[in-house]
Amino acid sequence: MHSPELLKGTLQTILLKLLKDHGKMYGYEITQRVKELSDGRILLTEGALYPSLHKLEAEGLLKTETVMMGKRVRKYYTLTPVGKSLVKERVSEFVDFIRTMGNVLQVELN
Amino acid sequence: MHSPELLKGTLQTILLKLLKDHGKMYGYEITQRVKELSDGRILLTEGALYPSLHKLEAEGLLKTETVMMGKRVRKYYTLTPVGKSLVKERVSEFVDFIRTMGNVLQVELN
DNA sequence: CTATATGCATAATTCACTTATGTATTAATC
DNA sequence: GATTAATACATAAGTGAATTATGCATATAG
Repeated sequence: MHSPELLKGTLQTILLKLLKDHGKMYGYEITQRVKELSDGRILLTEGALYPSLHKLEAEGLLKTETVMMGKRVRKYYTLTPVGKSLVKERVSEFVDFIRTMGNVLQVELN
Repeated sequence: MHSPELLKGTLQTILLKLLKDHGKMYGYEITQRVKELSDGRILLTEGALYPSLHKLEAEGLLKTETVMMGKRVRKYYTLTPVGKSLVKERVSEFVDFIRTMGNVLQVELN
């Protein structure tokens, strides 16, 4: 498990990129996918995930669609056009940051 | 300038690694060195730097030596043996995190 | 029948940071 | 020679994204 400190500020980027790659996802699915992709190293908590999704929605980057699965509610999130246009920017911002950190820490990152 | 959100949690690692590579530094010198290494992209604020240095000192990772330069105070920080032994760990923790993020975001980082 | 997994949500708290402020010396500029 | 910028330290107030804790509800496995 990664030191949660490092994760700060990366959650939105993760959510946006995941939705870009996958198209349409619901909250619980996101936690599972991130767990898979990170090999169990990043475990999103609901307390972080849901408020973050709500915020992205309020900012107009995501839109939702609620579906009843039997008696259980499932809320799908999709990128809006605005959201879609921001994903690349956010990801490359992250990559740039990582390169900078590589220089400061004098380490190779591959 | 990088989104400061991403920087969260990386400050201690930066400080420790810098002191490992350079041996002995004072606060202002650290801000300048980080600015240089990051090509102006990471600008440490005093409000973040000094409390962080104090904390590392309180935890026994750094020790200090105050020197008078003429009439001006200069406080040098050096790694303690405990600090020295933690640097590698912290750096590789960061590198691991970056690799994980690369997988989650599906991007190449070099 | 009881624990685990699925599924959403929010309130209280924490803590690393930003912003703002304070003090003081030295060098540069006008 | 006066003002600005750079050097050098420090701390207090405020912010905001996270953690932790809690709540509700259905479905599945042992």
